[in-house]
Amino acid sequence: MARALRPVRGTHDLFGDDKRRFDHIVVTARSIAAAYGYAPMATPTFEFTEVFRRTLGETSDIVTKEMYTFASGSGEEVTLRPEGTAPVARALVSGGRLQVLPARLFYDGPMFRRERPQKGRMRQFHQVGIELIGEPSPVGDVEVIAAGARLLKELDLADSVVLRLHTLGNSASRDRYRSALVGYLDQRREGLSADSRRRLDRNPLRVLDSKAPEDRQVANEAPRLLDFLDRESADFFAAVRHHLDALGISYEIDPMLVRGLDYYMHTTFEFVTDRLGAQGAVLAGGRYDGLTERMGGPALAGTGWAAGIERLALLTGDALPAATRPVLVACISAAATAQALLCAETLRNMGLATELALQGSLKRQLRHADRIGARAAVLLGDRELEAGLALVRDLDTGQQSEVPFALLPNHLSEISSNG
RNA sequence: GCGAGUGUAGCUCAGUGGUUAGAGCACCGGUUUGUGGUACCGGGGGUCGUGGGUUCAAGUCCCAUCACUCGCCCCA
Repeated sequence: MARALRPVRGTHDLFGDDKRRFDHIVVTARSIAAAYGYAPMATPTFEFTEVFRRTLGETSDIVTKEMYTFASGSGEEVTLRPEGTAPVARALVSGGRLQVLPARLFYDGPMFRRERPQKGRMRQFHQVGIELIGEPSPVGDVEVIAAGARLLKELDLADSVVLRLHTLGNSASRDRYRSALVGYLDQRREGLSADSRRRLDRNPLRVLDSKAPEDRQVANEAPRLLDFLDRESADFFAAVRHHLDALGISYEIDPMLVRGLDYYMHTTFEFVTDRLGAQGAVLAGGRYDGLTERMGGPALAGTGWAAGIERLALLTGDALPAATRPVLVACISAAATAQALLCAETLRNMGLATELALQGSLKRQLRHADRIGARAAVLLGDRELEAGLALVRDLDTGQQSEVPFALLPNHLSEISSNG
């Protein structure tokens, strides 16, 4: 036997309940998105590298070290998407779908970042997300936050997360704050961690959410972004809070909450948990006005979020909707094969999930029925063929009855309907 | 990219430098030649991650390497 191959680092396979839990999250998210008028859409799994380089920020870690980038073969450089928002903006622009605004869109699918894997962090991970494009009102931010809160509630995670809210203000406010912060931090450079000294030069706002103990005090006493908001930015933030309050959505203002990606402005938020080790954020987003312009289209407002499916799955634990219980058609003799196949198709026509067992002893086939969680088994052998009927075994009660072929669908529907 | 921990059966794990490496679960068979799930009986399954070293003797100690896990960085 050849050496067993293994999955690529940071990827993994999903079977059984794990896969059902995953799908349940996607289905739930899609249905909640639909309730808010967000239409499903999909973008390619890879894009020209330019799409991400232009929008995430040249200095972001995603762009500098985490992208899976390769040559497309025709001289173009392409990248497996590390996140979903930039591709959505690109798709609206390149598809010319800017006639009907605002656009409300839902997506789900794999994302790729070349990071060291750890709990809740994979190299191929999966997100669901919504984007509201072309809506400049702070009510739009509240709408997407409400949809996110509803998703978490629907997944029974309302008590596991808290909503952290902050604002980066408009670009003028943000620039003024940035210079004030750099001035403050620069005087305390010696006291900062090595990581934060690097952040100071590249992305100073990130010093604020550093975990290093030596940085904490410096960050806590730093000038507050909220004090640097101009009138427009302050009003915007006040409106977001006002409408969240009106909806009864509770939140904490987190002055240390900043975003890693350059395109965010005004509202930023994260639903965080303390149950996933180092990875607290399960659903996060914010406002990104102007992203479509960077994609070569008109300047449009935008706001939205993405949620990590693996992280949500870790939190939802064992909670799962009941699996469909199939009927097993057991073919006991070779002569009964055609009848068994026909019988299985007939049951499927009735909408009953049906699996056909073709090999092994009856004992083996019934054991298989038990393992796949079958509700009932239809037994077909020489005796049944001759008599023109089938044995139907209720696998929960063990009761067995003889049923003419024509009555099988009704009989099995009956059994399946109670459990 | 950096740090720590862990690698023994399909899975979860015992195994004090000393006989032929074990358990539970899972799997296969039998009790039942056409009857699952429970019970009882039996069986198969191991490059002890890999390579080197120390030793009379290594799953056990040392070194290297690979993988996984967790953390840093960053982020969903």
